[in-house]
Amino acid sequence: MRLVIARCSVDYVGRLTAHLPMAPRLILIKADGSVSIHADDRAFKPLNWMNPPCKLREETVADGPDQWTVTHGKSGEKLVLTIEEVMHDTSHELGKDPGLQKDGVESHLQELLAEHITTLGEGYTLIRREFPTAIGPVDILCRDAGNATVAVELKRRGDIDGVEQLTRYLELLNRDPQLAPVRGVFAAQEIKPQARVLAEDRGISCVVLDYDALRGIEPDVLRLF
Amino acid sequence: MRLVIARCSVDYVGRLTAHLPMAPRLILIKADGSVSIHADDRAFKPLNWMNPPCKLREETVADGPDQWTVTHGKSGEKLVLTIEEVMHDTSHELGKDPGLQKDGVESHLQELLAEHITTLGEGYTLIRREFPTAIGPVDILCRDAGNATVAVELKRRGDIDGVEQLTRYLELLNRDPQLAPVRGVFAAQEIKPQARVLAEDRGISCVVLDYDALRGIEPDVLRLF
DNA sequence: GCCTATATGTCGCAG
DNA sequence: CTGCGACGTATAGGC
Repeated sequence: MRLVIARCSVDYVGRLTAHLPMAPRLILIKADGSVSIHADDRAFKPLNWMNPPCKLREETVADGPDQWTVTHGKSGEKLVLTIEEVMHDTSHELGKDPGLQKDGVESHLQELLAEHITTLGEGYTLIRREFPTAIGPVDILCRDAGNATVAVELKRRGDIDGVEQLTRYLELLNRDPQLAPVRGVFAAQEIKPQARVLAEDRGISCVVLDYDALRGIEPDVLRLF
Repeated sequence: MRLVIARCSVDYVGRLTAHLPMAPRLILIKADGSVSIHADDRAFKPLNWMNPPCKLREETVADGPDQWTVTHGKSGEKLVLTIEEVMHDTSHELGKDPGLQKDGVESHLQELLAEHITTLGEGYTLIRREFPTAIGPVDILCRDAGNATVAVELKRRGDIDGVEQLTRYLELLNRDPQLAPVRGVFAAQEIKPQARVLAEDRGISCVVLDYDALRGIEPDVLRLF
């Protein structure tokens, strides 16, 4: 990893055209050849960048500022840095990173809801999780107290996309005479107003899930018995 | 901006739980207090990060590795770095960045098209940009030569999502007797074949926009008059 | 301040 | 290789 602090201007031509005026910035050159340019704010997003695989060519211009050109192999995207003054330039050997270990939430939420399906209403029974269809698996398929089929789409954040997804499933499932009529439930820890409007307009009910409460059920049950 | 190369392990607790085993990495501490941790690959995404506004507290433990804790004000998210060995630690004054100048983004396209609405056909007149509905704003609402309402969905890259979006708007707008019947136009610099098929199947016309030509109209007009 | 759409989103996975 | 969904999405622009 090479860290360069330099006064530079940057021109990107690719999916769009962008320009950074001359200013001091951090230029990050990684072992895989990727380059990113950071300002002194915002943790996540670089001002400019080039994803691997790409190649950096440094050109020393006799009578002017150096020019660094980063070219992306496949897409032809290009990043041109004009380096006016280098304030810092160090390289460091880091080695391969062991990688991030995540503790998922989404799948856990599905487990919990499947386990406590009556959260959706009294008398609900689980058919199965990840019920397979031609256009992808339905998160949860179950039956309500009246034995009608219910398809559940589960999200951490309930957005319009999720309603669309559930709508597609419902359309497909309702063609199956074994299952029809199938009702839809849109369940999420948080449901956006727009998504709620769309869902209800389509006769899909919305359920806001309390993750901590759901998780809390289990210990309670264990404690009681 | 402070650049630290260090052997560290990281624990994030917040929207999920994540752990990074001990390894050498770059720790980037920016002027706004934000922190990001980078491995030696992938330009764009840090392994771990904390967005501003957040606060970094450095603790020296008497008989063990230092511990840095980054806390996010609002959400209570937390990032804990255990620093085993610091290989590099420098700070640099960068100042406020003049910022990125972009060209060719949707908002600009929208401006241009609204300004030259007859690009869609002779006799077209603009009703308004960002026409509000319950499920979100329609990019452009206008009337054609025959005074029929036309809803335009604008994208840089025309994908299936955009067609779905426009379809939702059309369904809603067509319920309004003041506006109905409303026709749909899907306009983009580039339209994916699948999106075109879907759009045309739904009676939505597709228009490929030439950004340079659109942009070129104005100077040309100015030149002519 | 909250809310929503956009993004050079990126990333990973299945078909 | 492409399409699709998830992401600790982040971030900018409105209200």
